[in-house]
Amino acid sequence: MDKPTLIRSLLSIFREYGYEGASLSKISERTGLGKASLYHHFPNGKQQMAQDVLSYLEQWREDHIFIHLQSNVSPIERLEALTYSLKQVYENGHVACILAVLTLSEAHQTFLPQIQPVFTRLIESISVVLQDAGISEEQAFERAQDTVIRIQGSLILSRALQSPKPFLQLMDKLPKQLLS
Amino acid sequence: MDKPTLIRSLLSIFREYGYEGASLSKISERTGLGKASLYHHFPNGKQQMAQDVLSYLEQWREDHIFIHLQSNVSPIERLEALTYSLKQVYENGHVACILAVLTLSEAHQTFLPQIQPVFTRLIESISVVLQDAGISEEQAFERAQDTVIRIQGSLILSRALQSPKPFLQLMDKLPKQLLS
DNA sequence: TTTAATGTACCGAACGATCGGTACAAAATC
DNA sequence: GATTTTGTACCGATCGTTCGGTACATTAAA
Repeated sequence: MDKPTLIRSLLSIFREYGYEGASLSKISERTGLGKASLYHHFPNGKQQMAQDVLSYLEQWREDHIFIHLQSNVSPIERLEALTYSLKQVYENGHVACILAVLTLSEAHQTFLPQIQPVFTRLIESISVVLQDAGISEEQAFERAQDTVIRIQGSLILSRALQSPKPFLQLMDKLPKQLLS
Repeated sequence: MDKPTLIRSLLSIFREYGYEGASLSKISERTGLGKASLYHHFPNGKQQMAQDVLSYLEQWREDHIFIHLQSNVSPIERLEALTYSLKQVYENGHVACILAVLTLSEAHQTFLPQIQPVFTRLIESISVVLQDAGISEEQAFERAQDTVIRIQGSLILSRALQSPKPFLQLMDKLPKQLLS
């Protein structure tokens, strides 16, 4: 199994079971790799698995989110590209966000240095799009932060209600609502 | 130690470490009770501890949230009572929500029957307040759901940024914003 | 061209530590 | 004296981790 596929498996496992809930036995079973093999790919163990997943997603966001948010097309198109990519990564609201999962885990302090910049950068980047649409800097930041908040919250609610509707409804109305 | 105090301790522990992360040793240490004592109070072990915490919070919401949401005062006053109580439970944004924690845990299926109604009832209850303020049923439901989403999301973001600001800012603007 | 050396990917078995949970007698409370 | 609560000691299972070693393809030396 090649590294990206392996890491996507780990992402899926951590999202489903949480960090502490994803035992090495379960990871071994689900990836098809023996525990010892896992330690070949991730010498620092479980912690590195999560960190490498975060690094992988960092690149993914660069290629699928920020590249569109910072493009030259109209603000509404940039925001629609955002919701399109979010629907993709969160599998239409059927899976949890790994950032939330790790943030609420016992070891969250370990991952905060990698997680914190994700949120601040995303807020900043959305804020720029809104300012390009003529919204004041203050208003833009507030709406951008509110957007990140609602993405996270809708994923929690979708998970709790066992229905992707809250997330999907949010994705539908977000772009227009943000520019109104 | 009396039961309510004990359960509030458990609540605090689960919120800090997550469900799987809250080991019995840690619980024993933090509560000052030996394992035998814990199993005297909670014969079904850790799972019952979490479930009893949820039951305790059910009563708490009845006494501190729904009683105000369903009172006779004006809608704005009811919503301000809501944010006041939310700031109380979530300690001004410094702690996670146990519902989110359990929802993202490995054992979330176990707790969904207790968690799901919490969200639906809260959404319904807020929706009624908004309808009392003259907002259409459809609009009211959407805003109520959005409110629950934003509460959850702001707690995640506050935790991730290690700052209660996102939560506190939301609590400040929520009542007026909901009625506008 | 053959042979030896190296690197990569993987695995079964086992490590010490900790997990959630239990048995039971002592102690505290009523 | 009866009941509730607790401390001590312990259980089997599982935790994350590490060990010793195999298979195989690539590279270097003979």
